[in-house]
Amino acid sequence: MIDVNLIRKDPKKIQDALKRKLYDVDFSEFLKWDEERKILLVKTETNKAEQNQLSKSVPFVKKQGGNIEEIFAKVKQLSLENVQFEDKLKEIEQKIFDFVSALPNIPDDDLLGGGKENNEPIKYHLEKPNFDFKPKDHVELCESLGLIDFERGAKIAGRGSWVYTDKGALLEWALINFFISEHLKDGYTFILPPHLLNETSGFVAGQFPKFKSDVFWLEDTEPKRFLLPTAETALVNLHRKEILKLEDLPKKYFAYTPCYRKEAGSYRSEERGTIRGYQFNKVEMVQYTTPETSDIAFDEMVKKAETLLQKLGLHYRVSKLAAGDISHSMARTYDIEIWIPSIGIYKEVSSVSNARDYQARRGKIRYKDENGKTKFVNTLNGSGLATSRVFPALLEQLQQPDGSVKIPEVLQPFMGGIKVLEPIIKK
RNA sequence: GGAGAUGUACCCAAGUGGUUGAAGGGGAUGGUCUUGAAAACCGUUAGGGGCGAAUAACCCGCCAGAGUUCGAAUCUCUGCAUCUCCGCCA
Repeated sequence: MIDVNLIRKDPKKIQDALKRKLYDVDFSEFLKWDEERKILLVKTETNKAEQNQLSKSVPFVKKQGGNIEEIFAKVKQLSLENVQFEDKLKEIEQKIFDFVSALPNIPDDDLLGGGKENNEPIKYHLEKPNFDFKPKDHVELCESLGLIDFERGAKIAGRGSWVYTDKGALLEWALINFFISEHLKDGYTFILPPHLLNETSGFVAGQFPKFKSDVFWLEDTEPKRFLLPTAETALVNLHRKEILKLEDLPKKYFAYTPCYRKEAGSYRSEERGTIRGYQFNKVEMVQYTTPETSDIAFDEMVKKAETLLQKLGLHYRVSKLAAGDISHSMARTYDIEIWIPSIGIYKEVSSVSNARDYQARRGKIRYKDENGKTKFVNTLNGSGLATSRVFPALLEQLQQPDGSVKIPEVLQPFMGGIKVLEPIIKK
């Protein structure tokens, strides 16, 4: 949620900033509502003050033998008057709330405007692997190595689902365990949250109201619940409606959960295999910080996501996203994108974002600063990492001429010492 | 799933319609005293709104929402949460 004071102060500036996010907005109506709200507020408050004063005088007047009936009548009249004001006020405040809560976050000043086409790769790690043989794609490798069963996945769950089998399950789990062990080393707190969340959690994270139809809803629960599309939704709600202590900041969390997502449209050929599905595994990092330190936290989280890929020995790049390509709730996002040789493109494995106080305002997540003033925290999140893209990239990038795949050293302890995955079907 | 009870501030807690403008205690924290500490004593200890340079006064605020009333922490209804018992179940 954007600070309404920023809009009041300089609506044009906010309008221009949101335009860079490809979001057209007209504040003229909002400003009228805002004006009207203020007038009504003053009216109801002075009215109430008078009511309160009169009501409080009743026992005193009674003792003095004064005319209390007169007071009763007067207060009654005031309160009837106030009902109108208050109804109108409520209506306007609801309009304002609906309007403001639908606005996206303000992008950072240094971001280029526009969409995807203005994303800017700012760093590359390692070279694209050069094969002196015909490399296989990950779907082929998953089959020949017996790691993932796509057919049976479709059979038991339908299109867009797959089954990790045997060493594939082991590799998937090893990735997750490796990520977990690294985050623990860095002092992050491990969380296993529920996967079914209530609507407020989605609102605070900023997924709702705009993306309500993009998540899976459960029909049989009352109140309604949805399957989390990312652990961020859970982690960023942990301290909802709390006032945190300054000395407890930054709070650093990570969680492992599957992520459940409705996928609009059909699968393109570049999204074969595990690249896009209804459910994928992800380890997610979230930090709660002061506004002054959130940039530091952001850099730290980008670096952490990178380090994971570096230790796996994989080629990737970091992209600074243009204002129009970062998600609704975020002010700044860097994507870590991994090279997938068979498709010849870089695919996002981590998206590190700073929401600044956008989510904190929605969730009333605050802290007391050194002067005892209550302020909104900043929230940040970043994948660390999503396995469903690391898995195929790892297979493709580390495949050998004989069809085997070398397991990165850091994963071996989590795989019972397996160093190489050998083909089980020789063609 | 069924029945019952409960919900007051960081914690415990008084309060069943009107000086409650929320008592009292604990904890935390600042001060006095002390060489230092303890003890004792004196302060401070929701949040939010609007108006401000800021203060005072003001409005909201006793789980949430609605209602009754001249007036609600207190009465009524609904929701949520917690606890106890019963049933079912990995």
